[in-house]
Amino acid sequence: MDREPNILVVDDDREIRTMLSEYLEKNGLNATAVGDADSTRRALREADYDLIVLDLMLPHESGLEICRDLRARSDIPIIMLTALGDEVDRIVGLEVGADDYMAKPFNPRELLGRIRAVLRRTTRERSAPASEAVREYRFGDWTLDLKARDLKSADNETVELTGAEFRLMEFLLERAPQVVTRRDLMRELRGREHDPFDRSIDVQVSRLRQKLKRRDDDPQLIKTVYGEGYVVGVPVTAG
Amino acid sequence: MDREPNILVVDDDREIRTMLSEYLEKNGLNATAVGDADSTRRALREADYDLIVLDLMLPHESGLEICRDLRARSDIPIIMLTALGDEVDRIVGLEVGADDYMAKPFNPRELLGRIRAVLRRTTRERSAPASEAVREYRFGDWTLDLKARDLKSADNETVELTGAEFRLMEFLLERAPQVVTRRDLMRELRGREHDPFDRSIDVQVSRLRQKLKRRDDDPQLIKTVYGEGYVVGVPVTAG
DNA sequence: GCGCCGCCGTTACATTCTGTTACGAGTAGC
DNA sequence: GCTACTCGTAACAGAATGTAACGGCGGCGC
Repeated sequence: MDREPNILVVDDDREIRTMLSEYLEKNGLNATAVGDADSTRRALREADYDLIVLDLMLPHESGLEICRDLRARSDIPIIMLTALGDEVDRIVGLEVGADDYMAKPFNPRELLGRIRAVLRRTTRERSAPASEAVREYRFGDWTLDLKARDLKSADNETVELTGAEFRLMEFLLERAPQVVTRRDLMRELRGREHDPFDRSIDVQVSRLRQKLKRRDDDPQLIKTVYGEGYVVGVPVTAG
Repeated sequence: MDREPNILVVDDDREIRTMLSEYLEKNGLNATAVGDADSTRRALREADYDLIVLDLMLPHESGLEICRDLRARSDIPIIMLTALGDEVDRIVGLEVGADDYMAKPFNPRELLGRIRAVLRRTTRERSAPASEAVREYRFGDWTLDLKARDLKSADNETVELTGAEFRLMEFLLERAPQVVTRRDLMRELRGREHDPFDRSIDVQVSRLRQKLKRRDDDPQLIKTVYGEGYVVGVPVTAG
């Protein structure tokens, strides 16, 4: 891609789409913003876009519809914006063919990072086809399979994860090697503020650790940082 | 960032902004406080700031406006102060481009932590392209593994460190071969000023020394400089 | 509708971490 | 030696964390 990538932002909240497109423009992307399904179709007819940022919740027609529609006739990359911690939406979003998703509320800088990541990935794939992108994280003896939403060990065993465990694991890997606070985990996974008496995160980590432990003498892959949060203690590679 | 970071505090409540800027100053940051949108713009024209702490509720013009405005032409990190548990504000704040937010009433120490976290994140992104990041420090028979947050000895034994021990060890190695004062340690590790009766640093050093001691006749790797502070007494290599 | 089952938040208790205190030893200046 | 500091570290206590156990809830088969 030699020119600046064209991004189409679809969100019914005016405030958000203005902010977003301005932010993207400022960071070297061409952004166009629209607010409903009809304008989206029109925009797509009138110009070529390299990527679409699509809110799942639109006034008349669901973003899901648009996404399915698009997928049926093009392979333009899509990043889906999903409501606060809405598990179902996320899964459906990915199944319908989104390349990535972000939970609202999101940090624009992070969205920018993901846009760039998706663009890198897709442009590489086009020039060197055939390699179907299997998104995953490798760490220690494990691979987190983002499509199957489970863990595979080096000796090819599979450990099933529940929804909450998967999201926790994914978030920790995404942020590695940074320490993730309970506050951040709470916001991302539960969409509410952390309360010091709320122990649900700790319990979830404990459960995940048990699934990650293959032998008794395994070092903890998820380390505790007293007073701060948790961190993955081994190198992580995204693939 | 070699100098002390400049922070702009925007809040219409005189009490709060005075308290806050004094608190930040006391903790090694340069703080300027203003109370409305106009003064904010003026301040931004007159000096360069590394971060803005911005109250969402301002008398004439909403903090949201300022935030949007700012985002449109710079990527100065912003931490938004939102009213008590106002769910909507909190979400909108992040969507408009704040890097983080705090609910009022807040604990100044926590805000300080957030400020440091955001500064670390943003300055690292700008300066070091992550790949250059230090992965470990080697000194004497030891290697401090920054990902695993533990110590590995030459004969491949691992010594687990607690969070506080790890941060102390890391900071001493980072500064080696310079002597690190208690004042610096206090600011970096505890985010507050040193008080001569506070012995917590000494105790922490003592605990770390015990973990570093493999045989009884080991020389002390962390040396005490009477009346000044501590220093790592062997060559350190970053890798 | 009914009962079973798995997920997950809550609770309770055990364990670990860390700042504080106390006391003794070390150091410098006289 | 005396005094006023500074420093080392054991012991204590409060806070944070680990985790087993319980139970509500929703999905599913009947």
